Amino acid sequence: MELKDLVNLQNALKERIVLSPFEKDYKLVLAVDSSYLKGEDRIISVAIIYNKLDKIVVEKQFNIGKISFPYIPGFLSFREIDNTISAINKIKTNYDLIIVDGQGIAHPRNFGFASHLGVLVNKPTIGCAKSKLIGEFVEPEDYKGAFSYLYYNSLKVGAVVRTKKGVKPLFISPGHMVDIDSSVKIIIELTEKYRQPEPIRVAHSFAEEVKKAWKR
DNA sequence: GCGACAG
DNA sequence: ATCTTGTCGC
Repeated sequence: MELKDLVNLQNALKERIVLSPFEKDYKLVLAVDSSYLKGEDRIISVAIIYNKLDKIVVEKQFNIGKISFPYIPGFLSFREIDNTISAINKIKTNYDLIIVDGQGIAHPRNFGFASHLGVLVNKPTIGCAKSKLIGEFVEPEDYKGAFSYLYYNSLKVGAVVRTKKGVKPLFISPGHMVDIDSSVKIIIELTEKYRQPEPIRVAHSFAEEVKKAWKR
């Protein structure tokens, strides 16, 4: 499989993306994240369920698989999506939406990891990235909740959101079945006292925990 | 050719 | 993403 074939696949699958406001009053949020071990060809993916009302984690699952694709900007989903779905399939709790560590439509072909995952599992997904992949924006003001929109090819593809004063902003973009403003609102609602929204923060630390346990 | 480049 | 100790700040 060459990159041009993967580009065709992304262009074909993106036709299935639906971008609409997320109005539902949600409660259970699923978040995914992956970690790797230096010398090994393994990938550890985790899926956790966060109860937004009680602000607690109600389920954690993980899956360890083999890396089948290198990291290439614009093709991250092909590296992490299979193992990530394996982790999600172990989740027994039902949930309303998924938050992904990566971009949604803020992607060269408007089909980042969050969009790819959303289309495959047919669930609302929001991309929550720590840095930019593509696009232009003006730096948001320095207070929690401040944000500016991200543009690419004269198209609004996401938002740059300051989730905490004094820290670098997050790059938020809709993956599937949500829109930009709904995504920003949800990410801010789920952010407590750290830069990352709680679901992603918990998923990341759990992925680190599983990795350390695997080492021994 | 040069710079940019999710995790 | 990974490795890695101390250290500065709230």
